[in-house]
Amino acid sequence: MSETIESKCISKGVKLTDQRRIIARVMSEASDHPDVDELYNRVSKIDSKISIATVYRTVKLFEESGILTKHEFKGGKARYEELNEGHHDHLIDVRSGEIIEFVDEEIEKLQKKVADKYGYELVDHKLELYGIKKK
Amino acid sequence: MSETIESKCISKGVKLTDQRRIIARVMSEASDHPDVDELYNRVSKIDSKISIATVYRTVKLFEESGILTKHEFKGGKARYEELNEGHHDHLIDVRSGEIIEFVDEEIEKLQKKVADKYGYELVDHKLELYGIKKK
DNA sequence: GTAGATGCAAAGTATTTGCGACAAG
DNA sequence: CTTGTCGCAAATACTTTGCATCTAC
Repeated sequence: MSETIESKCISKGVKLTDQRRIIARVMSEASDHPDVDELYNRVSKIDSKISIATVYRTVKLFEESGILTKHEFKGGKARYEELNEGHHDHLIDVRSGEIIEFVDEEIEKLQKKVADKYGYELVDHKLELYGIKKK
Repeated sequence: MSETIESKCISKGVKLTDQRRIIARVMSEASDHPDVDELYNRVSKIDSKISIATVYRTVKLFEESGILTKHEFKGGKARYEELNEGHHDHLIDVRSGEIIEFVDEEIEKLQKKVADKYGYELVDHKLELYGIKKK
């Protein structure tokens, strides 16, 4: 088990409030990639007085602090996921919406090579595959 | 020179109106990746009576007809680009916003391989690299 | 004690839509 | 002709923000 979101907040100097603790916990427990609405729903079940504005503010803060990462998959709302050491990309089932996480070192290496070829240093990247399940 | 947007409309059964012809022309001439606002500005210079609703409706129609393709780069508005045979991905300069198009067959192949590994047939994909220029 | 966080409602963006008038095939 | 398109303004969806109050440190 790696660092908890709470300990990350402390090490990054992010003030911990009850609301943030709850949001952190819900995100830690999420195995999917909830959007703000869905996160707000889950959080509301624990503390119904948390406002959606706080959820928006918190995911943004957590993102800037490198605690969460934001995805903007095709045509949908922004979705969030806890950021851990191991980077991965996403394969999205266009029929069911299911999201599979994968890692491919080879692709990562090639991306760096491409950036390098144009004289750039890679600071970020986004790779999303959209597919349909084969029978 | 490949097929014009106009001829694509005809072959795809998309009704051609003055407005659509103008939008098609502006997109054909664009070497960048304009968002709807910018496209609306350019189009307005040719016919100031075209409404932004028509621009929205048209880019959506063209996208569904496979004439334009939509990009949702990090944190920005949707941007559009003419869709031609040769697929390419994008390298975005995070400082200047400049967009470089590139093709990497190797990466394309690996993407198919990844999808295949999980039992999926690739129908679409998105690869964006974000970098800063090296000195 | 004080800077920063929260809840609320109002304000922003980006995009879509209902409707009557109009134009393409 | 008839179906689909256009312009307009209103509506929607998502996200941000001003402000007064409250809370973590």
